Amino acid sequence: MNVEIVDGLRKLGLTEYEARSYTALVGLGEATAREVHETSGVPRTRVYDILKDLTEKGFAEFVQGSPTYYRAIEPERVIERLKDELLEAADRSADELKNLSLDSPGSTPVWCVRNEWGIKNRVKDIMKRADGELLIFCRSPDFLRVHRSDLLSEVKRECNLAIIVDKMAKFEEFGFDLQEIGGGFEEIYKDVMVDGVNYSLECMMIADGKESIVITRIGEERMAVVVKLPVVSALQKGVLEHLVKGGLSGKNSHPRPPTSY
Amino acid sequence: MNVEIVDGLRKLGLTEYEARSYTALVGLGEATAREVHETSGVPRTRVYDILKDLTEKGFAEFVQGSPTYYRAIEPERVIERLKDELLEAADRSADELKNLSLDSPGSTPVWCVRNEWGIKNRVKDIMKRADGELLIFCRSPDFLRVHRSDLLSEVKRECNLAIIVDKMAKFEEFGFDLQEIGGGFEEIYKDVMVDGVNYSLECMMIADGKESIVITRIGEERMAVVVKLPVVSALQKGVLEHLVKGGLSGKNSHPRPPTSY
DNA sequence: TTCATTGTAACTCAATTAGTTACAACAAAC
DNA sequence: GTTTGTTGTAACTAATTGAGTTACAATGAA
Repeated sequence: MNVEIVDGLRKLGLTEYEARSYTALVGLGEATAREVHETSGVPRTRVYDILKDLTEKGFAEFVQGSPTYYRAIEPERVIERLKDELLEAADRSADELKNLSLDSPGSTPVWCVRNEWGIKNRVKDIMKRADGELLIFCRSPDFLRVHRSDLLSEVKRECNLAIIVDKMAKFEEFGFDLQEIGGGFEEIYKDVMVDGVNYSLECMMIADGKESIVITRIGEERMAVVVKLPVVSALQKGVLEHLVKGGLSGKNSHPRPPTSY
Repeated sequence: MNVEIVDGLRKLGLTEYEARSYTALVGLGEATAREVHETSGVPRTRVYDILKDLTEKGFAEFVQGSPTYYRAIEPERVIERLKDELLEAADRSADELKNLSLDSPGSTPVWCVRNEWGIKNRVKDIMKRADGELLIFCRSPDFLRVHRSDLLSEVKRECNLAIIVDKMAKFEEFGFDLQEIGGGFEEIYKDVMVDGVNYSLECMMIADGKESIVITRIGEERMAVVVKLPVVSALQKGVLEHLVKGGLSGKNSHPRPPTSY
């Protein structure tokens, strides 16, 4: 029994038995309950219910008899219909939610995002919004790899893009114009272990000195902290620029690490 | 709490608590767990789990604190993503099912369809497939009303269309060229009660004398019987034509009623 | 009459989600 | 310092749904 199909159909709202019976029917052409049971693995005594409800839902047709025969409605049609129904529900919900939502910007200037998709979106966002200058400090080649195309497509032409990395060697493969951070500052951005969990700064982006995103790896998870507070972002920017230029004239007047939140 | 939205989101795969919390978040802008609880009706002690899993699924972001604040990711984005995921699943399943399905015509020439959508499809089908002649005997103005546009769009230009009705009076509103059936034949097509269930012939269509569909109302349900057996359909056609022309020259040599199956 | 097959009905079991209870940590109010 | 209320966690119960089973009547062929 094809797991892919069954999973797909379940996402579209069928139960496992329904999905398996329907798939079996499609493969069999015309079939009795018994045959559906044999090829789908659905318990024979349940196939009857399931086939009945497939016909009631418009997924199959039948001829009464002994045994009764069943046949699947063409999958293209069935799936087209399911798609339409779902899309309609989606659009209606989207509309109503849009009405509901107040587009007031909200007062809290810092937010955490824990989901991969959400992080990707935020990264794109900040790239898109950068007007004059986008500063990137990156320690993860993977990160650059993933967002390489975004960097090329989302960042405005006139926007000045500076990418700073911790070790040039790790980033050889990239065609971007990179700068290496000054030495002796690993203290500030290096990995830390707290309670057996590893905190690792992956990337930090600052747009126009007023909006920034910091992406850290916490254990196995990734998290992004988005800050839209000019003061903080400008500070982060200042620090970063210092570091690149080669230091804060010695001393141990270390600034707060940019990852603090 | 907006039921529409919640239902829509559930169709897209959220649980009720998730849907309600997310909707509340969208409406609130920035909110604490407590506020979400108050506007969504989700038990306060559960809101914490739910909000956590909303952030993990990429539906919300948060700022740690006491209290922690949450905020919804823009609904357009979220729903767009859900839509994409569903469409992908749908397309993949459709593809694989298409591969699976054997396009052998199958040997059974008669099938029953019990679902409204399925019936509509079959009706369209037969209209589309009629080449030279489409005979329709209709007792239900509703039926004609529903399929009026299909009749105009699906039936081929060169196809000869004949619509026969039981009582002309019921069908006055239609612009079609109708014929009334000869009198004295109600016996053949009239409603029947069996075991307290009403069987009522709604419509019968015969395409090119070799394919036919009979739509009956059984109690509250509707059912279509599709026959692709030339003998039967030709017979049905013969009967129908007789009836229209004004009778079988008396006698009680009644043919089998066309609804027999 | 026997036997296997078809079909119905009613079950049990497991998983998920809805809804509840208890309580620790903390902070503000008295 | 004690009280009170809020925040947050954990673990529970209850309801629902869908998966899987059992028993058995009806049919039909051997």
